[in-house]
Amino acid sequence: MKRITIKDLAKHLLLSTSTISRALGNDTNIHPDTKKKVLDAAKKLGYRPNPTALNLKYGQSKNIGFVVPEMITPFASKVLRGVQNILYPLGYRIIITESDENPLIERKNLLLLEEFNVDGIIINLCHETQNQDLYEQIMDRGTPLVFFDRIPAKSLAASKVMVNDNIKTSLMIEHLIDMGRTRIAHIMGPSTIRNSTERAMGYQRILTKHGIFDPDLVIKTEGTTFEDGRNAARQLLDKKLAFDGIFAFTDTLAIGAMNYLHEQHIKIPEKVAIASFSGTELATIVHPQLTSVEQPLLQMGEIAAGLILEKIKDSTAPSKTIVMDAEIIYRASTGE
Amino acid sequence: MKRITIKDLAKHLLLSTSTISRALGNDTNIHPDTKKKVLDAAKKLGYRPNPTALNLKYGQSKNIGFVVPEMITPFASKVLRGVQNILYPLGYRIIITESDENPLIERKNLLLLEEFNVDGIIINLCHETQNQDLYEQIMDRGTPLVFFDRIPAKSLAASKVMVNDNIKTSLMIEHLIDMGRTRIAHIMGPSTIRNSTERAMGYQRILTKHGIFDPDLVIKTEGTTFEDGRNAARQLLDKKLAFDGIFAFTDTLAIGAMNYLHEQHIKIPEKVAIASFSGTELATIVHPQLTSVEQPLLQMGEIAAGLILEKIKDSTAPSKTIVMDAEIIYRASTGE
DNA sequence: GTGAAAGCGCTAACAT
DNA sequence: ATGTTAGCGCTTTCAC
Repeated sequence: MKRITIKDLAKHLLLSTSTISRALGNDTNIHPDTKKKVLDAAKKLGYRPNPTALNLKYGQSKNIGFVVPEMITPFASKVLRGVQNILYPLGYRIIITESDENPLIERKNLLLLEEFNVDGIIINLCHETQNQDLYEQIMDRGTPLVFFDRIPAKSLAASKVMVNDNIKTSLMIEHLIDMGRTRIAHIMGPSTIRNSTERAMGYQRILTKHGIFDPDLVIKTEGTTFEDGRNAARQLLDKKLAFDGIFAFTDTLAIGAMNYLHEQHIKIPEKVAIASFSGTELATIVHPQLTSVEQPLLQMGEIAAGLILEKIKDSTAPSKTIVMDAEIIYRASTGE
Repeated sequence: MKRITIKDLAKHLLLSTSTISRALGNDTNIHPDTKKKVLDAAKKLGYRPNPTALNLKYGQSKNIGFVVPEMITPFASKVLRGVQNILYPLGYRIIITESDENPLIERKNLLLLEEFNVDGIIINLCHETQNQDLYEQIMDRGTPLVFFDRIPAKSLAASKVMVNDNIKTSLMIEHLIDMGRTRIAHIMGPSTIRNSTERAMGYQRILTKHGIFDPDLVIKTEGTTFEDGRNAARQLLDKKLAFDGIFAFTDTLAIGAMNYLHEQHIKIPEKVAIASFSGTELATIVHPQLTSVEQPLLQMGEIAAGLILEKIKDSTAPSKTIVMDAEIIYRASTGE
């Protein structure tokens, strides 16, 4: 089952390998008849080019690393699709690693990807500050990085794609207030994630503006799992404070909280309205469906891919920060 | 930012490339001092081996293809993790493609992977019969295939990993009967998926055994989305037949159905108990949590990876079919 | 219009 | 213990 190479074709047609190469490519210095003959033989013998040879020749691996905190929720999967849409047709492979929200694993993954000789890395980081040094090192060593969604605190010479967390949150909180909610709690994510603090700021700003901000209604979680959301809801109830709305950092946290409220027979949205940040089907597979800020994840992936390509093509290309728009989708969890 | 090669080290240390190569590897024909010198220089200059060169040399791409119907639910992600656990440490890359439950896209993906020159393909197919010819062709051309979960109807010379759908379903149905349910409906998946018919057979067998099988309670879906599950529940209710239990082909269908029942204010599990097949967190993020057959997805991935390695190492290795055990986890959706 | 040969980074005979 | 060289598949000068 030996692979047919350009050499085999050359031998078969009594031509040189360079002629074969020219025939297979778009070289003009080739007789049409020869070209046809080569193409026919190639098809007949089942020739397929060996990408590895080219990679070696051109010093590129055609591998792109994709580093995310997790792939259990569809968040990263959707971004990945966008990335694939752009990169697969160009012959790139994508190597995926999950950090499990653990900066140490993220570190290991990043190093692994360097080992794999990737041409670039697209990353959604898991902890704001922990691996800054490594990000810089990797870029110094010549591998471009592109951040999406969660971007690093320190402004690095890397391109970034995200949404405006602060503003989108503000709009969402305004919506909750419009729906008549006055005691809106916040399930805030870990402050080691920039988005978490951004969203918390948007939340606080609007409530303060309306004179109804109550710091006691903010519960900070340790992580971003369903369990964390559930725990946050429990803590909230344990405080015995009245509240009629919850804005959660992510849909995962929102759903965890929602389930705890269900168990306590607290009606959603009648007693408590819930809203969050999302962009995945998670918001629509629960009951009631979740009102949320829908991030354009697919496009985010496509843009991230574009940005990494720019850097690969020209390592001196200027870094860009792209802020995408996100739509607020009103669903049953915040009432009619 | 030129990469340091073995040649650079050779020049730097006034040694030959072969000595460098030996020092870097486990060759015994090398003086300890030389070895140390080389290793030190390698570290200092930041040498990193170029995997592409080896791939070319050994005629392997070190790429494994991973083909799944979708990555929106965590099903494939969990299997993928298992695959990665085994394959990443060995220096393999994994290229993921999603077929969107569309055999035509699956076809395109498979061809793309061949283009990428993968050493093997791990696949969860999306339609039983549609691409049989291509599976065979690919194997004929020398690329081993390993199937997991959904395996092809026609027995191909490929290894396979799965659970015993029929038997596990039987046990689940027995459980529903134990819980006092006598009118158990089945949301059956498309009959183009082997598992779907297997599970349906298990379902029918037990109900028939107990003399309570009613074909009117079987709703066949077109696909396997949440929406399909919702539609199935609607159809079931529209029939105006009494039923007190539902066994769904997958957790996705079960959740879709569950949400529709919620909307109709039908209490779960009081009025209707629900159970399904799963292995993902999906079963635990809904309320009430879903009783389900939990497939050992991570291990399934690890085994699939092992099987593909066997075939890569020795293309004449015998094909294996591994049937894994699965546990039934009792949760709130079928009552206490 | 076609052929010969070098070279991408590395390893493995084959010398010495 | 170390050096020399061929070769993996392909493109690309450089000849002719």
